[in-house]
Amino acid sequence: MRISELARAAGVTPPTIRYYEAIGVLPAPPRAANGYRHYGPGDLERLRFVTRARALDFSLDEIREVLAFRERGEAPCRYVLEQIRAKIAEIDRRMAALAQLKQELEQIQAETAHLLPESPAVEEGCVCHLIQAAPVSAGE
Amino acid sequence: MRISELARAAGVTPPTIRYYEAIGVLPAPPRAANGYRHYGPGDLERLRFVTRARALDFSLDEIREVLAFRERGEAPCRYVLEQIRAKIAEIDRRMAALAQLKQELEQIQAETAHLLPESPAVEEGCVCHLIQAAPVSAGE
DNA sequence: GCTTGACATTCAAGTAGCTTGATGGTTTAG
DNA sequence: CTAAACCATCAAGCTACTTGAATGTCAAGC
Repeated sequence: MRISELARAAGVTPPTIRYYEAIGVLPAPPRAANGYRHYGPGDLERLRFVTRARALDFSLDEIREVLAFRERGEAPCRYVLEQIRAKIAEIDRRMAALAQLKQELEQIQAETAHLLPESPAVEEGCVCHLIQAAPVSAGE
Repeated sequence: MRISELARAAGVTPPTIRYYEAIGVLPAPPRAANGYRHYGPGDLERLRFVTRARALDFSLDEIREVLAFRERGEAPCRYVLEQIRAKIAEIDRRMAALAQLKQELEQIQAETAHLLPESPAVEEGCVCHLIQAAPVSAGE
């Protein structure tokens, strides 16, 4: 099949596939006489593996490493499990950071909700007190 | 004060300050005879405003816009409140996505936890079943 | 007077994961 | 025969910076 067919089957765009090839996540496929890339079912499987791993928030570097295990005939499972463990920990950290951020934003909303509705006097000289009042804590 | 002093006071690095100046988030300060940038207390205030807004997850584009309000003598509060509303909605979306992702990762962990400990037979031909088994659903 | 170290300057490129655009060749349907 | 839809390559753009190279400036110690 040609690149757009493969792309449709995997739910990505042709440039994404060429990009994956350029950075070594996908192998360079054989070309037809006109230079068009020609893919087989194995390529679709491999690409689907990549999109699944991306959906699980693996980086392309990590995916390339997992695929390298496969090339060498080794099993990456132990490595992948370790990555998953680390990823869950990071998700917890990110969710906590987002929760704190949300709380800060909601606090600003609450503090100013009764001040703002149609009271232009409040806006004079505001530069802007909404953010002025915010803490500097959160920094990813 | 000089750039590294300003940087320390605001908790950023000198290159970050030059970057902010280059993209128009901070104004170009006057220079000493030797070409060094020279900053006053107002610059520190403005920079602190920027770091606070960044901590609230405003993009530099949004911050530039808010500061433009200030330059024009208008109050950005209403605009900022609208942004905050949108930002909270997006945080909810991102947290939901992260929660789903976490659930999928934990499911993989649970499904394989009893298989993996010291059983090399499982690893033969695994290419890798952990990710093979994962759904393709989540895509930010 | 000279060196050393800590500062300052500029410009360019790298980071992640693509997307978008320019430019041009190929194939296919009508 | 032409127009649409595909393919190719290369380059640049996106966010928010960081890092590196090459060079200039200044205060202190010998």
